[in-house]
Amino acid sequence: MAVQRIADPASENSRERKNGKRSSVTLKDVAAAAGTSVSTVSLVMNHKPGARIGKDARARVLKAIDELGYRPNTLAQGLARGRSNFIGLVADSIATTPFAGQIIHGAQEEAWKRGYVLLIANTEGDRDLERRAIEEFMEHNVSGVIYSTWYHHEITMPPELTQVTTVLVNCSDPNSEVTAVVPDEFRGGKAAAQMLIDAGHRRIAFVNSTSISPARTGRRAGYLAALEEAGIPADESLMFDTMPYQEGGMRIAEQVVQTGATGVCCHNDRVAMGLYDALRDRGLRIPDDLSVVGFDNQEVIAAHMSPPLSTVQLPHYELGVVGVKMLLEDVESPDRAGFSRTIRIDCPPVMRDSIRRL
Amino acid sequence: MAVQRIADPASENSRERKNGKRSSVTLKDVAAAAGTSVSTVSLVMNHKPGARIGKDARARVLKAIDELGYRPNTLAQGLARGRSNFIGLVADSIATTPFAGQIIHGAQEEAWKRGYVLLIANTEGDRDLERRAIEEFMEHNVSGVIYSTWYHHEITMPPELTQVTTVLVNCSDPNSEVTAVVPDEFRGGKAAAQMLIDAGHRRIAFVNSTSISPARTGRRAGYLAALEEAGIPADESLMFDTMPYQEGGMRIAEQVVQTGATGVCCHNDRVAMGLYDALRDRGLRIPDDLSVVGFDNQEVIAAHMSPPLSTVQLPHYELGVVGVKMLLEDVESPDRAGFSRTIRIDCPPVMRDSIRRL
DNA sequence: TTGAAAGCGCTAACAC
DNA sequence: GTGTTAGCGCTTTCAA
Repeated sequence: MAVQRIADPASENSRERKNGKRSSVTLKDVAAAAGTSVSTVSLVMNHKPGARIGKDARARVLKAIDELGYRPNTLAQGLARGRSNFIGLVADSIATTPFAGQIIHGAQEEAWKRGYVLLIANTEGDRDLERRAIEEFMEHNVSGVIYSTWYHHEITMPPELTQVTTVLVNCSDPNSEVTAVVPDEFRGGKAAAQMLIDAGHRRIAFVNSTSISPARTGRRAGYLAALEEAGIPADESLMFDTMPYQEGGMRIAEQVVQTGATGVCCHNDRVAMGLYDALRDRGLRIPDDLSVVGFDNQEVIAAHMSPPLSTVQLPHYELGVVGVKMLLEDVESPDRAGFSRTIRIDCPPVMRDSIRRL
Repeated sequence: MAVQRIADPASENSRERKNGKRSSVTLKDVAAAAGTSVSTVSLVMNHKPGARIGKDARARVLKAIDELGYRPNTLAQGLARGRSNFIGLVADSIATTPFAGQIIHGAQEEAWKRGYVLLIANTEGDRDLERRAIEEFMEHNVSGVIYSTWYHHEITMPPELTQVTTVLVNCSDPNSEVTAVVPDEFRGGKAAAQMLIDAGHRRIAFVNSTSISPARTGRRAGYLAALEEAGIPADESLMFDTMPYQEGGMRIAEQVVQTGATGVCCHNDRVAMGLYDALRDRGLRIPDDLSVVGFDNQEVIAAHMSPPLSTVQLPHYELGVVGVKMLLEDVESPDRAGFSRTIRIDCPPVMRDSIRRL
């Protein structure tokens, strides 16, 4: 009889709809099934430390949760608790370089580990998009936001960020008090030169970038410091500037060779690549004729050059990790708020085969 | 007098606390300020089509919203509406390659454009992490999830995904009915060979990968198809397999040269890089002695090789865009649900200087 | 055209 | 120990 198709509304689980997926079981359902109140269920769900729950009640609740396949609704939790477990990450470029990906990766893992989830926004540096992203984040009640850039430089923070706990990653704002996490360019530059010095080199060229940046200044200072510590006098004629790409490396090669240097530190791996090519074209061998050190440890490239390139690693992953660590520190202990600081993350040397022992 | 410090609780905006940030203005506040009810405010906020609001009331509301700097609380909206504007993206590797970043980028932009925000999770292929990520997503009431891999291959979908609308990106599951978005390897391979053919080459080698994958099979088939269309007989002696890295390219170089081919299609840009190096070492010139075509259009590399490499682009960005497009299509028109399909995204050729016109 | 009120699923007093 | 209940901020009937 057709009438049978008219199901009893009470017996039909009214939650089974919603896009045909995700039939949501609620706290109330669990409570009913376990024969307890919702608060009891809530209590056992949240492992409240002080909360004493009867061994028996807890067991029933757990059983019900399991049987019903209950999953808490974080939106409701957030609403009730007045806070969410979101962290927003705005990146100025997640695709044009492999770097940003590492930052995101690190941030995501650390956030996850701490029970937070990462919301991401890509702005391509567009100020307006940035503003909208931040607003969107705030609408989502993020606990804080990470503002990151793909290359280390100074920025001026979007004004919207003052309304929310923020940490800067791979950039810093000289006019602001936020905490920033950046690579330690100085120690990185020093490590680069040190690899060559340790291998016995004394005449070490330095091919820097033409564009002004903390990387340019910091690495150069590090290089000079390493020389000084080794008692090697600095020699301006060994220091060059070039475009920080393969082309730059190719163009500067001749001059570097002319100096008679036995080793060279490059501003980055790409410059080193250009140098490799130029040297090859001249029939020169690496590391026999010239030892080369890069910077960045750019994945996919450095390890697979011929010979594999010794370089210094830019700690993007770490940057992301430490970024959320600092952020959560600020978020979870509000007393720290406003306490500014700049964290410098070490850039470890990566020894491969482009350095010849003298 | 000290007593003055005891502020009148009523006059002190009780929302000003919350971590010292983000003083949230609520709908109710706006309603009060505008002298209307919350429902009226809600109505104007949502530009409800049918809802007729007095010109006057609307103006007052808008004014209040503006003055108070009101922003809706999406958690509350989500709760009330029974759905969120989240899309979850699980990636098996966001950092180890530049590729995943592009997918995320595309997905993020498209999601954003449609009013959704992207939640991301990185799993490094760990099945357990994957499960937890998906559960976390579901707890956050995501509207759907994108499951993506960094290289195109066949997978078996995590079972948890059956509970939520899903689309696969850069992978496909032969045993499942979900919609998948993948690169069109066949047309890509064809485009690669076509570049050489168009430049007048007839003896074209093909250096494929040793590892089985849709890329390997598809590109080869495309290469053969292009030859056939051009009336060039396939020649097994021109086809090689090698490791899909720089090393592979270096090792195979000699054999390729021996064939007397005037052009060669490489499985990917990295193989092409290896070939470049090996050729340089032999004193051979590209493209004069050999024309080379890569695959992937790997950023940072291809355009800056010397000479810049002609290649075929892997459409990761597009993959991400189309992925969320398809997802939202499924989500927003539930009638489509269960309708399986595989979308192949074109891989456009990118002409640069590694091909010599004959 | 507008307002009142009943939830959405959960948390956190507070009472028993 | 466990249950009751009042919200969290918003949407959405349903009346007025």
